[in-house]
Amino acid sequence: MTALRIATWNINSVRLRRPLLNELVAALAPDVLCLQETKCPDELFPLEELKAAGFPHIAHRGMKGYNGVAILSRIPFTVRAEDPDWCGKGDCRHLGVALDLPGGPLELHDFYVPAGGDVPDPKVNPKFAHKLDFVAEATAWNLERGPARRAVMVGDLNIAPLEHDVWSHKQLLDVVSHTPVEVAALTAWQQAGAWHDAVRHFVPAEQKLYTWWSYRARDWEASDRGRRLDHIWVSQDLAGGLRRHAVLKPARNWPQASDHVPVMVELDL
DNA sequence: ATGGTTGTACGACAA
Repeated sequence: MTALRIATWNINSVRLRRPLLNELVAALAPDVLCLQETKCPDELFPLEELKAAGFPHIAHRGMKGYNGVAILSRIPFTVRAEDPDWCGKGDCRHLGVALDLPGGPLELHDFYVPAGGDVPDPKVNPKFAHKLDFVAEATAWNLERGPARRAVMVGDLNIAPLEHDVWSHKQLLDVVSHTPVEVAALTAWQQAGAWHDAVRHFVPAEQKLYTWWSYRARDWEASDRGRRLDHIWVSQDLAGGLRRHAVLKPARNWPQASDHVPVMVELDL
């Protein structure tokens, strides 16, 4: 039996917040850490520094200024070259790998879904159209591949699907990230791959749970107007191995914090 | 409150 800890974090600049990774490792001790919004071109990625932080195996896919994903791992892996270039944009929003584990390869996907802009109408807002197209493509991809097996997918999906994934369901129905069309799209994606929500596995749907708090609040903790945008899904065959989870809320108070906090699950394989 | 804050890269744009 192998215990595997997988964490995901929208780091919002890997170069600015690299020192905070030591705090994350101390708190969660992940075997694999998936990052989003690295905001770092590949040639400037701090590869050696992150290896020294305890992750000898690293893949990164970045660009100047925006987006960017990376997978940091204590376990060897191979990058999946066969995965799609979503919406044909080459915009560094996904990295898929096969982890080299004793029981056979485990497929792991790290996603950064488009935020979608401010106006929740695809006819007038191209960013929102891109978001819906991206999720639809991923859904079709999962459908054609059939139910996921021995697989995990994580990331900043930029959608809070459940009523208690946001601070006010009613007030956010028209706000990008919680609109009915986005929730339907994300639910269809989850069903297309027969994915199991590994965090709601531990936290009842009636309980508020957030992973992101806006920078724009005067006091994020007092107002507590959060959303659960960061997710970990596992294939059904792995769901029985879920042992624990963490949403590292204290990370929102770290010096120069990201607006997202790390999320982790531990699996027995 | 049609505001507010942050990061990239040095002004506008994305979130």
